[in-house]
Parts: sequence; C-alpha cells; structure tokens
Amino acid sequence: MPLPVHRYRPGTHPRGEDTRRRILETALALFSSGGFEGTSTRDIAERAGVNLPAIQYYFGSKEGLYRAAIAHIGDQALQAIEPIAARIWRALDAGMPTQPELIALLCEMIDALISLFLDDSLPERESRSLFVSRVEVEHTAALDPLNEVMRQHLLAPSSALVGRLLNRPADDEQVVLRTLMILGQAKIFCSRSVMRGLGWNAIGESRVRAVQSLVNEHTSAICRALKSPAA
Amino acid sequence: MPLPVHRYRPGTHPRGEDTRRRILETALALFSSGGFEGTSTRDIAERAGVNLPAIQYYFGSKEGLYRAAIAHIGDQALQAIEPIAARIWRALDAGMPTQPELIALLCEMIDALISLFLDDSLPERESRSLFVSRVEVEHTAALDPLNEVMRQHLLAPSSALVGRLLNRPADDEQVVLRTLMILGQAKIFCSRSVMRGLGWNAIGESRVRAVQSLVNEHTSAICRALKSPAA
DNA sequence: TGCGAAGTATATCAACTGATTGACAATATC
DNA sequence: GATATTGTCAATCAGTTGATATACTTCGCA
Repeated sequence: MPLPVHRYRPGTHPRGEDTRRRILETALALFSSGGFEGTSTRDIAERAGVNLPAIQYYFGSKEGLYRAAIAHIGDQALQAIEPIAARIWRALDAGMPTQPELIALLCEMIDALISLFLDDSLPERESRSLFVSRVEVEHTAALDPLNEVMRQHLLAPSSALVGRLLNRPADDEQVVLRTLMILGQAKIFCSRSVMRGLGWNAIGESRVRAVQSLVNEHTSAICRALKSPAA
Repeated sequence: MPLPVHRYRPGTHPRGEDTRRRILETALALFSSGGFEGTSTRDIAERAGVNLPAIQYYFGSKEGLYRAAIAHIGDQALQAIEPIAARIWRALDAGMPTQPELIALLCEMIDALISLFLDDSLPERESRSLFVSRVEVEHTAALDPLNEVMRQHLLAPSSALVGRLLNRPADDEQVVLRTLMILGQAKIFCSRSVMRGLGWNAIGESRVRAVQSLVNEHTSAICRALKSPAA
C-alpha cells in the first residue's frame, strides 16, 4: 500500500513562501550583527512580523534557521567567486600561463572578493561581511560550510596561482602563507571596525573600484618581486 | 569626623588576590572563545574554582569582568607596540628618513604585530588574537578601548610612515587604505580558522619568524613600488 | 583573645531563553 | 460545498541566565 501523496508541500503556498522568506531575511540581518547566541528567536519573530512558532514550523529549530541563513550567504559567495576559480583551474590545466597572466587572474579573484565584501549594490552585503568575520570567532559547526566554500574556491585556486609564480607546489607552506597574506589585504575590508574607522557608511562604486585598484597594485608588486627557487 | 580608614582593600589579601587573578584568567580564556553573550558567569565561576557571587564581589558585574579582561589584553597589546610607535614618531619628527629607513620602521611594527598574534611564548596569546577578531564582530562599547589602542598606536604611526613614502598627508584616504591593506597581511594571522586551516596548533618561534620574514618581504615590495605624486 | 573587616558559600530571585501545545483560519483539491 | 492540509496564533513549559540576600569562615591587628 503506497504512502499517501501530499499534494501540498511546505513553501508551496504563496503566503507561506513569503513568510518563510521574511523570516530568513530578518534572521540573516540579526544573526550577522548579533551572532547565534546574541540573537533570540523572539526578536527575529517580532521583527519579521510573525509569531514565535513560525520559526520552528519553517526551519525546525533556531539552529536550522541559522544554518539556512549561512547556506544563503554561502551560495552568494560561491556565485561570486566560483566562475573565477573555474577560469583559474582551466588556465592552469591548459598550459603554462605567463607571469602577467597569472597575476591578472589573481587580481581578478581579489576584485571579486572585494566586490563581495564592499559592493552595496549586491544583496545583503553587510551581512555577508559580518558572517565571514564570524567564521573566525564563532566556532559552531554551522559555519563550516561557509569556511569550506572560501577554502575550496578562494584559497585553493589562489595558492595554485602563487605556487605557479614561485615554481612550487600549491600546498607548499610558503605558498599558502604568501597567498593568505595577499588575500588578507582584501579581507581587512570585511571588518566592521575598519569600515567605521574610515567613516564609510555607504560605500559606492567609486570606493569599491579604488580599493580594487590599490590592492591590485600591491598584489602585482608582491608577485613581481617573487623569485622562483629555480631562478 | 573622618571616615574610617580601611586598612584592607579588596585585593590586598593574598588569598583574595589569588582568587581575583584566577577569575580574570579563566574569564579571559572563556570570553575570548565564547564571547560575552556565549559565556555564563556560572561557567567562569566553576572553572575558576570559586562561587558565583565572587564575580560580583571582585568585578561588580559580568560586564565589569569583561571590561577587566579586555583592559588586560589592551595593556599587553600596548606594551608590545607602543615602543615602536614612539620610535616611529621620533624618527618622523626628527628629520627626513630615507625610503629604506621608513620601510624598516614599518616592518618593525609589523613584526611586533605578528609576535603579538602568533608568539606562543607570550602570555594569553590565543585570547589576544580572538579578542582582536572579536572587535569586528561584537559591538559592545566594552571593546572600544582595545580598538582605540590599535587605532592610535598601530594604524596612526603606520599610516604616517606610508604617508611619508607617498609624499602625502597621513590622513589621506589612499594612504590609510594602503596602510590597512599592508597591515591586513599580518592581521589575517589572528584568525582562528586560518590557523586551523594551516594545521598550526602549536606555533613555535621558527614559524613566527617565517611569517615575519614573508610579510616583510611583501611589505618592502609594496613600498618600493609606491610612487610619490611629485615623482 | 576578641573585634571587625575580607572573603566564601548556599539558596533563591526575577527575567529571559528556545521550544511545544492545541486551538483557529486560510486554502487547494475533490 | 466537504475535507484534509497548510499556515497562524495565544498561552505556556522547563531550563538557564545574571544578580542578590544572607549566613558563614578566615584573617590582621590591638
């Protein structure tokens, strides 16, 4: 005897879908600024204009909602950097890119990273920066997926480029360290205190481009100074 | 009639002093890994081997304890970077340092910063890194003093150096941005997830020096590529 | 030795947390 | 229109939080 087929699934109803989305967006904003422990489900429910049990109804638990919010952020990050990661792998697999080509690819990746952190025209910009900062501080397993996205699609291809510049394997410690340092130049801009110190409330396209061009300049200077051990 | 002079003040008793220190050290470790909201006074009291009211007795409140822990971290940071900041101001006030001299001073500051974040032989190394990371994420006023130490004794003198290299004022936006990027290379190493990704549990003197020399190399490469607008 | 302050321990408070219950309203299929 | 399912609501649960009241012990000093 077959199980009864439910014709309606959660999220199917237009009203329910809207509620779900409203909860997720509110949770994203609150979790990003207050963290998991610092945000209460009551606060989320109130600001989202729903009742408390709606959270359990749609996301199972507070942690389920947290995971959903992080997955959302992770998807956005992936969307921004994965295409460039793929191009890097292709270029490295294909043949022997020249030094300027390698540097250009690295700069492209860094540009994407800075857009991700700074471009206010992209949705949930601030939440994304804060969640990335939170990965270092909050040690819930719930944040692991976001960390893994960054490791696999940002650090790995970037250090592959730096490794090629140095004529060393991508997992060589010096290569990874140098890559982290280069990326650190961009990462500093997902710090809330830094942005406040700059007085940058709204950021705007011109500032994004200014930061990108400066980091590119620095990165190029670093990479051109790199000497491969064979040389 | 004068107020009675208390011959004993809190903290005077050897036993009490020891209790106070034990609470502070435990709180430092727990706050740094769990944050303010994520750490309960009960947990602190239990792990420190004291009762719950001892916290109120010695520090007034949970927030008082938090502030004391941060002040402790701030003192350590100040101790590490203030002497170098003073040397930078002296060098800039005195005359016209050459480009290599300016770069050497900047590298010294960065070396100190990296020691502060990585040198396990210094007390409470990990707590310090985590608290510095927390400045970006937790927005309590309690963390402001730590932020201010970094701004005044790290960012300000460093951007004064970079400003001199670029022939621009220290508060010029491009100068500040470049300085932040350069410091970002070091700051990335107070990230717990980065250290875990490297598999660096214990760090050791050789690793500290390795990171220092690589960041110095990058910083020199960046600074030498800087062109002053007059040139 | 006895007094008073320094420091510790137990028990308890009010507030808040995440979660659940069970009743009610809206909706799509038959 | 009947009915099962989806979505919403107020009321409430048990557990934890920071803080306190209060009684107790320890210690320096006269």
